[in-house]
Amino acid sequence: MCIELAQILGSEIISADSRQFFQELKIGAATPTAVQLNTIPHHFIGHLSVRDSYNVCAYADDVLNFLEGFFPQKQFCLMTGGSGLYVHSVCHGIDLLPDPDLELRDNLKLKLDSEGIESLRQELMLLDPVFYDEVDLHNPARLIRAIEVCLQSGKPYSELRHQEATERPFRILKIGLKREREELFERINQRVDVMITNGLVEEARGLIEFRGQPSLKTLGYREIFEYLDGDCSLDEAIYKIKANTRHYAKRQMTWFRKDQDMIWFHPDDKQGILDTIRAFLD
RNA sequence: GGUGUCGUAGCUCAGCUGGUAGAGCAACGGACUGAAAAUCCGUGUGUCACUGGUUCAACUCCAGUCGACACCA
Repeated sequence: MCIELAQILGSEIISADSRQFFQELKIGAATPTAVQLNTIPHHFIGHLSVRDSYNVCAYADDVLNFLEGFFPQKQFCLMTGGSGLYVHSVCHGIDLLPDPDLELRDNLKLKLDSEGIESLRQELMLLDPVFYDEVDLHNPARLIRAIEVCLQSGKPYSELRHQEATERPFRILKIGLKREREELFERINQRVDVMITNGLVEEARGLIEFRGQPSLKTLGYREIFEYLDGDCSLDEAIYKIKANTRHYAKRQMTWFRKDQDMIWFHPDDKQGILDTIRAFLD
């Protein structure tokens, strides 16, 4: 779909898919095929290994650097993607915060496991009472990240977090794709079945040693790891991948739906999308 | 044909001795600033198979009907 548009418009493609970055994740991340990748120049696909640690901020920097060299030559570029926060970081920026310290993060996780979430809440309340009042106190990931930033920077997280949109030296057109639920679910089921046929189980088996990496805390691989551990049958794993993919698709919709700039189309409405892009470029 | 068990939410099932139902999963809605395909929050959506009966009151007790399963012929 996107490749077809890129062909018609003579564009290149930037991926904002936080899993297609990793070269080892092919089947499970539904990475475009070699043929597709050769048809149109793609960027930020397979540029990392699952051993690498990467994050939104690094991604935003990389994309902006790339675009700095790209835009003098070309008029525009398509960006596609799944990961709302990653799209946001490129379009509107992301605050300058210390990079995660993985050792510190592990320690905080240990604290969570041994002393419970209340201990994280108490710690955050002392470090940053302002953020404590805003944060989702049930969400360990949020608590841990905030504590990390406080400890690493010596300042309250809330002081470093401005969440203001940054002006970009380029114009942005946002196009959202939306299908009827029933149709979407049908396609999800097919997609998962195809992954299995294409060898997802073998791909996952080959990556099981990296299962602790953030890059493999990924839909599709986790469920297959469970199967390989003998904790469920293959059918159960497939069922879970389908269910979790539905949940993920729903979360994407929730994220993008609240974006006022988004213009929505049915994916089959190629003409409508093309017209909108051309009008934007004129 | 006979006997027995069962029929409750989309699915799997709870529901004690009668007071018009509740869990898990699914579904639906939401949050989200370096884990984001991650992490977390909220919502029960129901002719309790059907028809009668007993009762102030039936998912619950009784009878019949239909359906599923098991065993016996």
